[in-house]
Amino acid sequence: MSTLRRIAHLDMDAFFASVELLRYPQLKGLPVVIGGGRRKVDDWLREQYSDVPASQIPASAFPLLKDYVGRGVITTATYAARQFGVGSAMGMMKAAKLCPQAIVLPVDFEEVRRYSRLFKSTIREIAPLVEDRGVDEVYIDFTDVPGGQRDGGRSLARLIQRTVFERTALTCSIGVAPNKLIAKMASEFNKPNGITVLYPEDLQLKIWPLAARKINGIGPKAEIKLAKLNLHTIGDIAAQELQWMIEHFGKSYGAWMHEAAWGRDDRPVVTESEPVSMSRETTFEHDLHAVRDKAELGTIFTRLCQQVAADLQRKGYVGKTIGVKLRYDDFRIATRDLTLNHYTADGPTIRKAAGQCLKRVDLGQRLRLLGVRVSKLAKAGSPEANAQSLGPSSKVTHADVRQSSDEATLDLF
DNA sequence: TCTGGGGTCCTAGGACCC
DNA sequence: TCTGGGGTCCTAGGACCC
Repeated sequence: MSTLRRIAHLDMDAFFASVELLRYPQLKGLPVVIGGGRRKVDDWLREQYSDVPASQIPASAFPLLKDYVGRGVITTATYAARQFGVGSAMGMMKAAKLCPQAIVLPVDFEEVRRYSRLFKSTIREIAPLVEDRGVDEVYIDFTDVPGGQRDGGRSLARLIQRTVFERTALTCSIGVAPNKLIAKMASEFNKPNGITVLYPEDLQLKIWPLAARKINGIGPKAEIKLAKLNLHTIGDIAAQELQWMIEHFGKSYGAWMHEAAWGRDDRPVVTESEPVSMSRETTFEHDLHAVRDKAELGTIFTRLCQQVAADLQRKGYVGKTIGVKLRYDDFRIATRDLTLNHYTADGPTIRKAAGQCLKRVDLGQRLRLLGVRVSKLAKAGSPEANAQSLGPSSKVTHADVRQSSDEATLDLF
């Protein structure tokens, strides 16, 4: 029997919320959303009920979405909350209108990471070729795993699903298909706690009727543009000539979309990768102005630099390009960066370079978010990390020209 | 009182080099 | 006179994903 390429996509069901429900089982079946995070809700809960185990705190004591104040979005909603139209990435205020009675909990990152490591190591014991796609998702190459071909991969998927549940008490959904693209869509077919197996011949019947947006890589902008061209489903895209797609979406994206619509994808499952950048950013409780809130901004700015430096050091990386990110009150984003002639993971050095960047950006408008990023990374102690670059030291010339033309540059930092 | 935080990849122009 | 061409790096912005 010939070997077929079998790729699985595994997605933990409502991961952040499910992890919270393990701590607070009394909330099972109730609408719960995870998000916001400014109010340390569960700290407060634990204070109020310090003498009571977490699982004994009455459900009626938990804070509700209708009482939520502040900025932020929903990270995860339980299936009970999704019944009301609440979903991830939705603003908390909008969600409160749809489901005011939902219970709000903040994310417990440590606990989430712990369960993330646990379910991934469980999978790796069964099938070694695993690609990380964030805390709650992985791709798994079933092709050469013993038993990975049986029932198109269904048996192995069942084994993984069952073992993950035994170890974590959490459920997941798995799609198995000829490639990552289709596997990713398949894992959504049967949620929660489902398994879907697809074969190449399922393309027309099961994939083409889906909305174009279901393709991983077609986002809100592309969806709008497709709709204007009267293309709504994946099948609509597949029906177009390749050349026509290229004319409308460019050589690269147009051709890729056409391939994707035909279910073609030969990307391998990548088990290891190096980080490209590390960053820290924060949205303020309320918009800040560079002049009036200078002190507060300065404090936040320094903290972000320290945090990103600490992240680099903890993970053993150094970086060469330092950048800032601003989001204005009107949601416009500006970025500036500067490449040093040496690698660094030093807080003050990062802060100084980021400060240079900040001088080149318009600070006349109120800010909503500030971020600091370090990119062009190298492993600390590696040969490149130790090498000083020759040639002209960091070119600020370009930047200096730019600076003089800015309307309201304020030398604040 | 809409719209988080941490990422990746792509495009595109100018500088600079051979 | 009539203006190469390929390659890399830097910077800024934008789409997209989890």
